[in-house]
Amino acid sequence: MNYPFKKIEEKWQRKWLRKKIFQVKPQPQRKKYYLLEMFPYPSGKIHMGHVRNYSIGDVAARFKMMQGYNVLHPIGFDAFGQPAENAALKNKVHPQAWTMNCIDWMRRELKQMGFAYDWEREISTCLQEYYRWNQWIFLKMYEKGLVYKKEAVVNWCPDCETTLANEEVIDGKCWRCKNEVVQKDLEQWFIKITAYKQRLLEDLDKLKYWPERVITMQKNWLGKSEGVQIYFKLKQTQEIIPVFTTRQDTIFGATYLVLAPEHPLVKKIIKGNPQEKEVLEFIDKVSKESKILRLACGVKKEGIFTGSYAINPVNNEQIPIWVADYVLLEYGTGAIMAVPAHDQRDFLFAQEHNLPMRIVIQAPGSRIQTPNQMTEACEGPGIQVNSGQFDGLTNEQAKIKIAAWMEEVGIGKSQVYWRLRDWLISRQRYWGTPIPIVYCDRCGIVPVPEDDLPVKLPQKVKISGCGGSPLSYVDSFVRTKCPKCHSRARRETDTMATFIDSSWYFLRFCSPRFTQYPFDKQEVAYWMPVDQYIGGIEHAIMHLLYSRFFTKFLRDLGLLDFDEPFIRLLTQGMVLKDGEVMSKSRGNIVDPDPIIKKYGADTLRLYILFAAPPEVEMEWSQQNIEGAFRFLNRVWRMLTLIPKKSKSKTFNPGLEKRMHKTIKEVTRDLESFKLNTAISRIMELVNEIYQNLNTDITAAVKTVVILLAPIAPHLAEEMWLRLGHKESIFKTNWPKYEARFLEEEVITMVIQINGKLRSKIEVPVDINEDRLKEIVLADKKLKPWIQERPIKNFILVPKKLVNLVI
RNA sequence: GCCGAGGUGGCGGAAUGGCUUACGCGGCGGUCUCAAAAACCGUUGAGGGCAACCUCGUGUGGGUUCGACUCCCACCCUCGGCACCA
Repeated sequence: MNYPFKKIEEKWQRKWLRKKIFQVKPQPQRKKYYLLEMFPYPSGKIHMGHVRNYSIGDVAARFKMMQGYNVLHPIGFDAFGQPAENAALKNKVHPQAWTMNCIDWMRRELKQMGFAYDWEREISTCLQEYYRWNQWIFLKMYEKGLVYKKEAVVNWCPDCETTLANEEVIDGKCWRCKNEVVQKDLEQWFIKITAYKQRLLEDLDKLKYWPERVITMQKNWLGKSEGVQIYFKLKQTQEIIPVFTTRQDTIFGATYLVLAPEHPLVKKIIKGNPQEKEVLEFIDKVSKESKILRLACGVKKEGIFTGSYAINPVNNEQIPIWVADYVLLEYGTGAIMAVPAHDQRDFLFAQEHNLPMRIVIQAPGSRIQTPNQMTEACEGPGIQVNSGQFDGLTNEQAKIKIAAWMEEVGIGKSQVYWRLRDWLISRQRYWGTPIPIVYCDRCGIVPVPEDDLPVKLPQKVKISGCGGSPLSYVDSFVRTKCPKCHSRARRETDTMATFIDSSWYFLRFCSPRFTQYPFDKQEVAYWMPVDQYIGGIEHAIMHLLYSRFFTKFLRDLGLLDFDEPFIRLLTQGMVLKDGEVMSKSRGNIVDPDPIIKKYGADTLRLYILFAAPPEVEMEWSQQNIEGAFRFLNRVWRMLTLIPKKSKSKTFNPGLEKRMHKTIKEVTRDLESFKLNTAISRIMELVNEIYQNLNTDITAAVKTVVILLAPIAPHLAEEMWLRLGHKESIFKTNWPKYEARFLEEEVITMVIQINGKLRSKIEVPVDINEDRLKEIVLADKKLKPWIQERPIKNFILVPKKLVNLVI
């Protein structure tokens, strides 16, 4: 007989909700704990990734509650976004109706899993009570000069018919639909996230409890690179060509200059040269090449001589200027100095085109004297040669000295380049937050006044799926009055990228119904920052970077008094099926719903937490879920194994010891999110109970139930009731182990000879070394190993082992 | 190329420098039963031996150590991020 999980789960889900046991308010005298999982996009049904993410979070939330913390554990829906529009097109429903319907579904499924959320705090970003604050924050940024509109070459997804942020382009493809992204000249809204780049980088050091790889990914994304901008001069006109390098120590080896094909100077310097026509053809050819192809590794670098020369400012040498496709306009100054002897790309290019090389750094121990002995560029450290007054220095010393000297004589200056670009936030979509801007013929760009917020998203709109912002066809929306001069004006018809919505939702959860500001400062002061954040690694760059930026901005506004929103971050691994990520397109989805029906939510939770450590990817296994179910039944059955008159059974000190040991280990494991081993330790205690059914097991069973409560809450709550408790198990204090129970009187010591296990002995824990030695030497099992050989060394690891060296 | 994570039984995975493989899955055997399922109990790294027991075994090769999955060096492979980044 299986335990009646269905009845139990429904009953407790109802009761918890009715008794509001997970609803919280700030209580200044109590320690708070804000536990947050990344809120879901409401796509319809929950998937195993959600189940895993929220199960991990739920264990932590319930565990912290039982430890006495005032735990904020909210949930909501990241409800704006393109899938709603696609669904609208396909199913002829309004995006709003589709989204709200999905939310209803998901809410029901989340409740079925028994997650301990404060449902009173539920938010949806597509509701105007939420998105008006997106607009409010946008206007604040506008006020501070952090929002601007400009015409720029932007990423455009022809399939989604909208612009994309740099962060949304992955390998030249749209992050959502995986189609190739093209470049387009468009006037678009940007947020100046680059104004915060230094702080975004520096404060990474404060994130001591974030996974190393997330920190690294953010560092890479920010891409700070320190070097020198060197002023080369055009020979004919003395015009300055700035060049950025991080290897100023190789400047004396610069034997030619390369401009990006799009560089504005190119057309100027070829004018009238015999090479003019050829160069123009080359530029034309490159411009037609796909960017992805051009940037691909291993493709042969192509280039052409311009016919003009530049002057190297350190030695007044005349060097040829080339144009080549391996130099990018977007990075640095769009021009490089080429040092073929010390840069591999330059080396290959120089070989191909017979350009001169000069060695200026001698690698230690290398006998290479002339460039034609080289098979590859020497990019490592060494001693400066052929470098004027810098000869003899190590190249690291030379880097510093050359930079200083250049600044002094005015031929260059120290410079820092970043990879991070401003954040393009306008989207040509309907289902998003309208950008609160008005265009007036007289006043130009006018921000909507705060009092006029929200700029509501109109209901009646035609989603055609072809071209431009759907809002631009909604006359009643577009036509408006200028807030300044009250003459006729037009509204901005682009909407905001949905990453804006999720950049501050963790603040909204603190006071979800507040109407004066995005959040109540006092409530935020109590709950924030988030103590533990849990979500997928796919958000390592975009969402987490934007959230960090928003937090810093709101701090500068004086609304917050901290500058990092998430203290601890756990990135959970993906759920795989047959070694592949579960996904709709692969058709290998396992739907949680039938699993819940067949085994119950507690079994699914237990299984998914036990299968692998939270941060590692896990493989779905039907067999193992049966195992989890079996275990819960085994736990349940213990109720019937506790005899009516347990006092008649003998007290079992061994079991009591084991119980305390388990409390200690499970507590430690839950604290560090080693959920799989926490479960295994509870299993061990259960096994121990089954081995001791002829003794009094009551206390041990009670312990199992409490320790299991965060993991299988329904089962634990029901057993707790049946064990005679009136209060919810989640109002119980987490048990404390007593150290005196963990002290052993007799221990097993391992005896090794030359590091190999040869025997084991049982000895009193407080045995002295001389006595121990006697016992060891008398051990019969050791005789054949020792024979008559003298013992050179007697190594004792107290309470563990003895190693004899012979 | 740079950065990060990892490589342990048939499988998922445990192991503050000290008994490799906890816990679970799967396999094998038993108890109960007319029988089966369920449950409960036992067993399960490989090779050798009648047996006590022995040898080998944590990606590869070295090193440090009385002793290395763990620390150091070199390399191989897998996964993830960044990248003609100047």
